Amino acid sequence: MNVPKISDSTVRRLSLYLNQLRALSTRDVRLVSSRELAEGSGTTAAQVRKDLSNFGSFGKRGQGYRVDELRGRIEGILGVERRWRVAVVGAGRIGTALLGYRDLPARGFEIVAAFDADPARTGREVSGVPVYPVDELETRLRADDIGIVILATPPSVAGELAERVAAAGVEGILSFAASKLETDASIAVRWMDVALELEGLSFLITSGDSQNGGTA
Amino acid sequence: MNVPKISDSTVRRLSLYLNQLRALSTRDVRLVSSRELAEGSGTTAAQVRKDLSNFGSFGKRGQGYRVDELRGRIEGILGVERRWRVAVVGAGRIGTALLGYRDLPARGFEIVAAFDADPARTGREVSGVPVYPVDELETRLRADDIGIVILATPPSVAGELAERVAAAGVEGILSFAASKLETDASIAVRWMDVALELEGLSFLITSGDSQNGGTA
DNA sequence: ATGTTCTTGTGAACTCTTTCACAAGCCTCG
DNA sequence: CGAGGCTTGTGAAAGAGTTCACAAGAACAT
Repeated sequence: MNVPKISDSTVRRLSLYLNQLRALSTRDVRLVSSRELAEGSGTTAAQVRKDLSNFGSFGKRGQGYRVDELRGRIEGILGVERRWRVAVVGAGRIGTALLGYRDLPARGFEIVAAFDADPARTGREVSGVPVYPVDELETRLRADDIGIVILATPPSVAGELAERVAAAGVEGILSFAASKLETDASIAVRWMDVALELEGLSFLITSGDSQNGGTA
Repeated sequence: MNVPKISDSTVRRLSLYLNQLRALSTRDVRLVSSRELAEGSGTTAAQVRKDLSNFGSFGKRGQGYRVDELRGRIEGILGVERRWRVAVVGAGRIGTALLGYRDLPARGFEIVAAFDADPARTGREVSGVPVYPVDELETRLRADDIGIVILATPPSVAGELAERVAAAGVEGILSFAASKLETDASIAVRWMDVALELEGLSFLITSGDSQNGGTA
């Protein structure tokens, strides 16, 4: 990689730009300016240009960016020009909710397998996705060539499963368990935690709204 | 507010500290050092102390922090010493998954109502939470004294509902719709987007892992 | 051709966040 | 009581991220 070193915030904004570019694309819009992208993502035009300039010069001065080209570039940067094969570990409420989540395939993530420890839940399909017993975790992850795992298990078992998943050659984990995972540094990990976000809202509200109106 | 101006990252870390303090509390641990809190949250001891110093001096030199006291202080800072009354708008897969999510009441957020536009889903209880028709949104939000709404609807209707919710006097929105919401500046808003997090993972993986191992 | 208008790409300035490093304070033990 | 071992709280330094401001191009009209 010869790119400078990209911050998390930049990556998040790239996702937002990509969303907009896809929407513009279906509306057959050809060109878009940094200012327009900025308005749709809650940031500034300068920020958009700075973000993109980390990876090259994709625009035309005086014109803006060609929607289809920029979409392709950002897809390449984010690594979503390929389709990712994803598995969900834990077929409880959150797990099964994800299995039917339309947005994921539309954005390049195909859920192809689910796992659960409870025999009552395994051996059938949910939203067209087979649910396997967790004993088969390693074999199926490899057989199905899973790149990313979404962990939606109780916190108590999340740690152990994360290790097994990492050892099975999976490249990334998205965890819904608030608990810290002790994983190999070789695997990328991110967290999503509803309660943590609610606490953040609670803080904003409680600290008198003088703090600021929200998150971009 | 006489506090300096608190960054989003600080607030997120406070939530992580709070989680640990609660765990320590149930294990009857009395004292904890900034170093221990840091290890459990993937940050540094200096960062923990800096975060806390925004709000006062809660520790004892040479000893560390009294677990119960610090827990109370952070609960106060985040505004979760009170219990929040929360409603879920959209009783689809994600919405109903949240209704049964044990972690929320345990962390101070009580889901007391849900809404849906589909009559097939309304008029019954899911996980003990009544599901109302969306026509009753404003009346019930006020009657039930809802402070925070979780939006779990299709993106197409999220914007309109956000406005209605804001107009009904709700103080915060947590949105699962990726689309930008045009709301009154008076209401606090945060987003959660699974696909966006997956794109972030995809970027980390694709950019050769040289980028960094994950997110703290 | 030349002028006008528009928008990008980018160094430089600025602001925000994190890390460093150490004095001040607390507790224990001899 | 004084020394020694720890840990906090915090200015100052370093490091990141964002905003500013403007030269360099591109298209188009005259």
